[in-house]
Amino acid sequence: MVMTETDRSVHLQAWHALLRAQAGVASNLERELMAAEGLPLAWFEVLLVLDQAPGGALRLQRLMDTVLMTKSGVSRLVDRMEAAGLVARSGCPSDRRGAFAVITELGREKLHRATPIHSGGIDRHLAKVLDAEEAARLRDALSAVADALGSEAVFVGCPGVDAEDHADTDPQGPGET
Amino acid sequence: MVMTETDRSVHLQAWHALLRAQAGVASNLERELMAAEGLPLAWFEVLLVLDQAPGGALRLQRLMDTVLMTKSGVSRLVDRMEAAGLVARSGCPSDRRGAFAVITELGREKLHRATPIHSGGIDRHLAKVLDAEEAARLRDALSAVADALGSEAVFVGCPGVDAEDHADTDPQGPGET
DNA sequence: CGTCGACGGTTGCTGGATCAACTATACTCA
DNA sequence: TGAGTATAGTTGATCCAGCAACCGTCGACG
Repeated sequence: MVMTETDRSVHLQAWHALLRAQAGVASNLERELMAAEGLPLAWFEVLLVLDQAPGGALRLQRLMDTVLMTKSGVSRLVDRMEAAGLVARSGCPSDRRGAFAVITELGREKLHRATPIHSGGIDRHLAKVLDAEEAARLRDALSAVADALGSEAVFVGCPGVDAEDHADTDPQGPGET
Repeated sequence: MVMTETDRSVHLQAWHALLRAQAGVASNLERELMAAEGLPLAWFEVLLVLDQAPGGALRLQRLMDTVLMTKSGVSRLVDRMEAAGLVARSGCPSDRRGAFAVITELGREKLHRATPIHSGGIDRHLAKVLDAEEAARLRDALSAVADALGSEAVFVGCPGVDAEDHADTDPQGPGET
């Protein structure tokens, strides 16, 4: 595949469009969620994946990937959410180094109240502009980019994150002693 | 246009892919630029647009849009880059409130050394995965999303940014007194 | 000409994310 | 079993961006 001058600028333009779209949508989403529920976008994402996870629990390690933060970032994020009562920490019996974040009932309520806001935002910012087919192409292109990244370079600052199956045992009940 | 359940999840998937791709590419680019030239990605972007601007100068106001930061963020960013000698501040004669950021010779050198790193990153992370046509479609879709945003909501926290032509006079030479 | 609202930038403060160093546990291999 | 290494998570220090309040300037209007 030959690489012309125009090609390069197209990719550069795509990159800058990517930055603009991400920043714009994220800040709008954040603002909407904050205004409606006092919920930062990152918190919403955490609640979302925890809610879908079996038992509403996920290892912090796993959260790292989905929230796209370093482990210290995730640790403190869970701190704050725990202080807010939306999640709880729970030790992992099979690996005593590990910790689960478990969504609480309050967390689920918050998530359910916030979901329509979030979906509405996605609708307004994406679905209004791209039909299903375009969105699918967008998703595929971006996933290809994101996936290609992992294979040849590190992700968000954490070397070699590609383990796929952690057969952790269930977290022990959120009961704190 | 009817909106099915699948449609929504496609858009949601697209959004998450967008987040992953942005975070991944940005952090790789940042790491590469840092390793090679000790240059943060944001600095590179600033140098890039300043270099292209007539006279190598741009109002901070303008910089706001291109680096996607608030005015205080830009102000301090320029502070740091000024301290590093890569840009200089210069008053605007036609509007004495305003300030130009002007790229210095050192800034241009830095930019020219860093450009191949950046281009290489774009090549490796985008061009390797998407051909020119796909990249163009990606750019168009993302631009559409980003542009639609501005029309109905605020951008990065700054209400009503849509002025298009600022016919500012040239900055007075970087001479400080 | 004087006042008033809007605008461009700067600055104190705060929140939040990263890095690096550390602890504790798990795994590997002799 | 014991040593050495890798992994999960926490913590202290630092950096950086946003918010809000502020200052100086501009422009409009009486």
